[in-house]
Amino acid sequence: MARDHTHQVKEVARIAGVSVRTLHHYDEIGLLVPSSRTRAGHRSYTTDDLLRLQQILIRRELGMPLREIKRSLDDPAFDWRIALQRQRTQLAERAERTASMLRAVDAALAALPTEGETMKEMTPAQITDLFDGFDPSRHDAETHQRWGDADAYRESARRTSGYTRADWDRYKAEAHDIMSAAAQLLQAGAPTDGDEARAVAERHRLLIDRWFFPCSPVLHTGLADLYEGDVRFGQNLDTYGQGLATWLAAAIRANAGG
Amino acid sequence: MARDHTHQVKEVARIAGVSVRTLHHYDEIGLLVPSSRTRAGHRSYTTDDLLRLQQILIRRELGMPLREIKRSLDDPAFDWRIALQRQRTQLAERAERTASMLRAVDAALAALPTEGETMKEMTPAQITDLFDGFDPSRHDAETHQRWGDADAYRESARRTSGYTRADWDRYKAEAHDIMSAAAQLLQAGAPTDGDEARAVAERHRLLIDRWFFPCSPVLHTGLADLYEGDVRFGQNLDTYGQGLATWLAAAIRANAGG
DNA sequence: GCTTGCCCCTCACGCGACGTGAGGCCGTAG
DNA sequence: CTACGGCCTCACGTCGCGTGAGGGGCAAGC
Repeated sequence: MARDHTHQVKEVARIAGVSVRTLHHYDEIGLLVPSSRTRAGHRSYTTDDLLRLQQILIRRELGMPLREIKRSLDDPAFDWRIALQRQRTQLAERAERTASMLRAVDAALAALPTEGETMKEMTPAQITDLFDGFDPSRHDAETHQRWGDADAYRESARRTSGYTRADWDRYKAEAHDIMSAAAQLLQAGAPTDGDEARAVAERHRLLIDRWFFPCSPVLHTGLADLYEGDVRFGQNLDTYGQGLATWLAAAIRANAGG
Repeated sequence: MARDHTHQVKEVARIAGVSVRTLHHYDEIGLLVPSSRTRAGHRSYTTDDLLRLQQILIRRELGMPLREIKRSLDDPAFDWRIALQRQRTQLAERAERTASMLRAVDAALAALPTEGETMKEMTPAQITDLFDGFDPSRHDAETHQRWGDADAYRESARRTSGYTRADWDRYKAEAHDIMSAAAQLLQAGAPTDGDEARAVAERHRLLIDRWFFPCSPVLHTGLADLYEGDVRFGQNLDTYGQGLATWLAAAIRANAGG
C-alpha cells in the first residue's frame, strides 16, 4: 500500500506518455514542480505529483492552456462551473465543426467529376456548401444564441429534422433497395463476412450517415445491436425475410471489424 | 453558369472561416499560392484554389502538419475520391471522440455541488471524481495508443456486441418502460416540449447510450429522424399508441434543442 | 483635386508548447 | 580509469499563425 517510492523523470515520462522535455517545461513554468530533488539535483516525483500530472494531461487534452491549468490547480477558489462550461461550449463548437465538415466532404464528393468527366464550374451555393461549417461566425449564431433561436435552429434543423415528404420517399426507396439486396443475399445463403455482405452493410452505413447522423463503422455496430435487439424492429425487418435483422447485424459487424 | 469569378483574400477568408493572415501564410510557404495576382499585386483565388483550400483545412483539422499537407496535395498520385472518403471516416471518428468528451464534461458538470451554497473548496478527491468519466486512455487508443491498450479496447468491444439473452431481456424491459411512459404521455395529450416529455426523451437517450453507442443529444435527434422516417419501425412503435413515433421524435428534438 | 474609407500589400517581431542539441555532472560496472 | 547511461542547465529552433507598422490602390463624396 505504502507506495511512497519516488520516480525519476524518464520513468514518469514513460508512464504518462509524455517527453522528458515536457516535464522539464512544466517544471520551468511552475506547472508541475517535483516535490523534491536528490542531492545531485535530479527531479524526484512522488505519487501526488503523478496525480497532479494526470490532472494536467486531462485538462490539456480538453484544450486548456497551460497557464489556465496552473491557475485551476493552484487556486482553491477556482470556479469549476465556469471552466467546465467553457470547455463545454468549446467542445460543442468543435462537434459542430466536425459535423459540418462531414457535410462539406459530402458536398465535395458530390461535386467530383463522374468517371473521367471534366470538372464543371461550381455555383456560388455549391462553393459555400464546400465550406459549410468552416466559418466560425455561423455557429457563433448557434451557440451564443442558446442553440434554440429560430434562424440558427432552422439552419441546423436542415439535417436533424424537417425532411419533406419527397425526402422521405427518396429515403424509403434507398432503404428499400438496400434491404432487398440484403434479403436476397440472405436467401442465397451468402456469408455475413463475405464481400457482398460487407458491401451491403457499407451501403447501409452510408445511408444512415447521409440521412441521419455521422455513422462511423464502430457506431454502426452499435446500431446493429439496436436493430437486432429491438424485437419490434426486428419483426418488421424480418418481413423482408426470416432472420434478416440478425443477418444484417452480423454483416455490419464484419464490415466494421475487418 | 460560367462562374469563373475569382475571389480576393477577405472573401476567401470569410467563406472558409480562416484569417487573412492564414491565407498569407499559406501563400508564403507555398501551400496555397493563388492562381494569379491583379496588376496591383492583389491575390486572386479561383474555384480550384478554394477546393484545394478545403482539402487543406480538413487535413489541418485532422491534425496533419502543413508540410505534410503540401506534400500529399502535390503528390501526382493524389486521388480526390479516396482522400475524401478516408477523411469522412476520420471525421466520423473524431465526432465520436468529441461527443464522448462532451458527455464526460456534462457528467462532471452534473457532479458539481449544487448552487454556491455549499460550494466550499473542493477536495482533491472530489476533483478527481469529477474527472472520473474522463480517462484519456480511451481517446488515446485512437490517437497514439499510449496509456491503456487492451483494457480500453475490450471496454469498447464489450459494447459493440455479445449481449446475452438475459441482457436482451433486461434491455427490452427497460425499453418497454420508457415506451409505455411515452405512450401514456401521448394519450394524456402532454406537449412534446414539456418537462415530462423531455424527461422521457432523456431516459431514452441514456438507454441508447448505455446499451449501444455514445449517444449525444444531437445524434439522438438523428436517431429520432430514423425512428420517425422508417415506416416499418414507426408502424410497430405505433402499436404503443397512434403516432407515438412522431411524438417521441418531437420530444427528443425538444430535449436536444432546449 | 483632395480627402476619406476600405481593402490590399510586405516586412518583421511575438507567442505557446514544446523539440533539439551542446556541454557537463553523477554514479556504477567493467 | 574509463566507459556508459541518466541526469542537469542553458539556449536556440520549430510550427502556425497573431499582431502591429508602414504604405499603396481605388471608388465615393466634398
